[in-house]
Amino acid sequence: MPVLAPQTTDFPGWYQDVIAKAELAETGPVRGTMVIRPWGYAIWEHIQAHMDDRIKAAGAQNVYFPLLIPEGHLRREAEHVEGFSPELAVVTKAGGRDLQEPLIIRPTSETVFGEYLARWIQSYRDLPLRLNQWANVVRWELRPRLFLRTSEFLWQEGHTAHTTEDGAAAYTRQIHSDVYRSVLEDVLAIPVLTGLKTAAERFAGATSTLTCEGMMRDGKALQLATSHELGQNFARAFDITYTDEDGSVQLCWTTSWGSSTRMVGGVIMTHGDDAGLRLPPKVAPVQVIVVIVNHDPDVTAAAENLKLELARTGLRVRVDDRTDVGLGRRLTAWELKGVPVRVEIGPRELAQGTVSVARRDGTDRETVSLADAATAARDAVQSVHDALFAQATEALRSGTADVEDLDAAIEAASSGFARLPWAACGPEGERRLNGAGLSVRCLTTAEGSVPATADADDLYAIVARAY
RNA sequence: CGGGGAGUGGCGCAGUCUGGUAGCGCACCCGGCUGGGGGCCGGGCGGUCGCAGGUUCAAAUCCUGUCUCCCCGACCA
Repeated sequence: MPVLAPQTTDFPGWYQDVIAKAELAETGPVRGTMVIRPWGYAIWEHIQAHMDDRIKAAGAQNVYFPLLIPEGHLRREAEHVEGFSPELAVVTKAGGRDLQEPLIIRPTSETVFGEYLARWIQSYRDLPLRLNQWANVVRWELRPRLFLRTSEFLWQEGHTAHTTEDGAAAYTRQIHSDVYRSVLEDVLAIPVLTGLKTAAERFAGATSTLTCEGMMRDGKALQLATSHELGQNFARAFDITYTDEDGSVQLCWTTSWGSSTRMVGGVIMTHGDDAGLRLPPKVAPVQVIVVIVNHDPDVTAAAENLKLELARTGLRVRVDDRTDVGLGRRLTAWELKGVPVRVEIGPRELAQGTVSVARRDGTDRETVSLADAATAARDAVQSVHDALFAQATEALRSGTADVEDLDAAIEAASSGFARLPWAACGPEGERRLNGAGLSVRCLTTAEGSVPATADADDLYAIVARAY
């Protein structure tokens, strides 16, 4: 009995259903905005914690900058304004009167950071300066979708300044692999393709953009995080300079990088199945749910003991003893919410000294002795991550077709990813792909690694439909 | 902005063609039975049918106007 619509025929509907039924989020009062509910936010908090640890390990410090940006700031970098102006929300009135200069609600903060990087950086000794902020931004989207593209969203944006182009490039790559790729694969169990954006897909104002692209279960691509080399564009526009060892005044090289609550959407669409969400254990708000079949002193005691034993090893455990709610309903609800491991304790089994352990990545439910329950549950939590990653990796592998020309790419990308020699595509081919509802998600080397530059020889284009 | 569709209890819908004073499922509340996969029986709360005007003895239903929302496309983390 599938709880949700079949995802193969109606993926968007299935996606919205999971979000609603698992009580993750709902639409906000303003079109395109989102209310994140406790379960969805708890998932996000775990993602955020893993991300924040890695950001700090990479040497960046957290700060907070203002929500409102004077319009003039944004205008200082020409390409940047042009890229963002259609989607800006602008405050023109405050304190009961019209403002002299309109205020932009930040769509991203390169421009304010630029202003302050310029003030804070005097000497080469101040570099590299590596800052990060957790904040909400607003981009007036024409076509919103919960978690994937909302007009207001929550994210992390890093902004750094370096003495050399190489230093900036190396740091961009460090963030890309040690923060983004690491969180996506090791925490969220989402395998990603990594590479460079084409000139057409690049961030407005960047000289180079690195991306992590995931494949969703319907074969469409989702951009999950980007890191930008900004060259000296913003340094020039905001006068971010320093005095070098030899006394000369130099322009900085800056970077920016971001990832958002979109990752929650990526988790849903990568791992979800017809029974609902399947959460990677590292971000599951509840990692083990211990369900009491019905009330009985022995059952309750066994459940509480198991909870304590598991909690002692650092697992997030909860006991569901709401026996006024039918068992079937409770089991279904935890499945919908994606809890990785479920232990069922009931009087019949318990009389024989056993309990049941079910893993959310498969349908099997195994019977184990009460004495082994804690070990079995703990092992199950660990193996759910690997199983989800393995399943998603296989989907990505089998969903990617190697092709030699544009027509074959267009054909293959109707149901998955196409890997095409960039020489057979180029900017003109890219326009044709766009006309067919496709895009070049990234450019990679033959081995699949991130190329040194987007105009290197022997590159491959990953072509797909995208969210 | 172009193309479709919808506004009726908290949610999802029927009723509109053919006018007669609002109904179903879910949820919620009460009582009981049940209890190893969304269980059963009984009782109950809750809606001036998006808004404004018109026709009529009578409007959710017909007419005019208006507002809003959703879906597909174009913009995008």
